[in-house]
Amino acid sequence: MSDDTRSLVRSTALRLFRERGYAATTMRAIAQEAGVATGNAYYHFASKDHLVQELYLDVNREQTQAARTVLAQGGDLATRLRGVLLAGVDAFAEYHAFGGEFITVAIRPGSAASPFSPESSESRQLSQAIFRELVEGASPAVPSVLRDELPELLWLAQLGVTLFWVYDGSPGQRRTRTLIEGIAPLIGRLVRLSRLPVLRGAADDVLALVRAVRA
Amino acid sequence: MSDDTRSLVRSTALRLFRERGYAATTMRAIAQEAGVATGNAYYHFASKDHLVQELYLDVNREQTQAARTVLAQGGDLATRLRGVLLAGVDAFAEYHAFGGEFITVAIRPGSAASPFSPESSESRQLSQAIFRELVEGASPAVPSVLRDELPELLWLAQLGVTLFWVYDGSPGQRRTRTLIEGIAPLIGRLVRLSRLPVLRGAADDVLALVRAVRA
DNA sequence: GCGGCAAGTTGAACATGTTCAACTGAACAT
DNA sequence: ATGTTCAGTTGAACATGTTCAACTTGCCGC
Repeated sequence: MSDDTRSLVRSTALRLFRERGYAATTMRAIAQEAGVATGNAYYHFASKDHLVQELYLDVNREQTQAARTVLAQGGDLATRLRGVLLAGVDAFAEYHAFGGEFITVAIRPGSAASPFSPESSESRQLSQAIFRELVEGASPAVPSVLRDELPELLWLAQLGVTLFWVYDGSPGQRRTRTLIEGIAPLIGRLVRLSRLPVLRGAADDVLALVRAVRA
Repeated sequence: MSDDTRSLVRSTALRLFRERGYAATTMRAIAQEAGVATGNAYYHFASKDHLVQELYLDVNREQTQAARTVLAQGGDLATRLRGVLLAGVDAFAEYHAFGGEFITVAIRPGSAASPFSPESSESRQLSQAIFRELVEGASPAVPSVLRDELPELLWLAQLGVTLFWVYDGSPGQRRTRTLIEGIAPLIGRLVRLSRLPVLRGAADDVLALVRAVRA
């Protein structure tokens, strides 16, 4: 049955990715372990990248679930941001050994696994919704001028943290965790300060820049 | 002669990269155009990545030269940063069509072409020296607390801008230029404000974080 | 049942990065 | 002259992502 084959190929690929990484998992191996012909895998998934994209989707769902738990507890912006970012690092942890391989696939513009690709739209929606919830549910409330743009900026910040994580060779990715512990309160502080007259201009500049660049 | 062969392969590869991009330039094509056997290219360059690394070195030298001209004119931090970043975008411009392919090579940890790789150390030194000069020669002078860490942060910011550039599909990469025009004065402003008591704490946090994360 | 169509499946074929055992020839020692 | 060595060079061989023409299967209309 087609659906069975598809999901069999999918789960086999994900298992092998976990066990051997990206490069060492050949399409032939995936097909063989799944008991189908090589070409059959390509009938269900347009490329190896598309299988990686499936893996991202899995990780993403895991992070989303953990993040919801964190957000349910309330808290201020910094606390919530810290929790969500740590949930992300935790969800990715088991792939860290091959993080570099996977990031290579994700970063290529036009790749199905790129966080900006149409194929990743489900992942992206899921993830951006979390950051919107993060901002909107924060107390004390985020200044209203920032409320529209901040979620997307934080989502981008997470991509940055993930990039850092890929290069983080420290045991248990301690440096990435240090980065998160530092950057979450820092962002919280800057958001709070953005109300002050001295910083009001800078904050407006940031927002204007974001809008100009997006257009 | 060995040196001749090496430089012939090198220049042939760079020309083909410019003309056809990364993926469409096969090692066989490089060897054939250079009039040598495929294996011979591998005798002189350990991998295709190493040839890309040569290309980066070229672009880097070009940017460095343009940046020196900019820096020779003095100016404040924002002006100098703007000039250096624009010089970088200009140097890379002719490769934009294939930027995504090349970034893929550069981003892979362990790749020779990664900006953090030992092989790229010459490029990196060159580039970081520019940012040091940028900061040190700025007038009004950069607050002394920041003077040590800022150059490396700006170098990283340039990597970020380059990453943005790769994804920038606007004609002439206008959006990247908009980003630079906006972010340079913004950074200048924040650096100036970092002296104020309100922001002093945040600035210290940033520096402490940078140091903690590096260790 | 039967014809036929579309979905699903197969495995060989192709292009490409990379490796490697074999060969070449120049420089040098005897 | 002859032998030796070794950097430089060769091209076939290998592994892998991807494609494709052919084959099989399940199903629908009759």
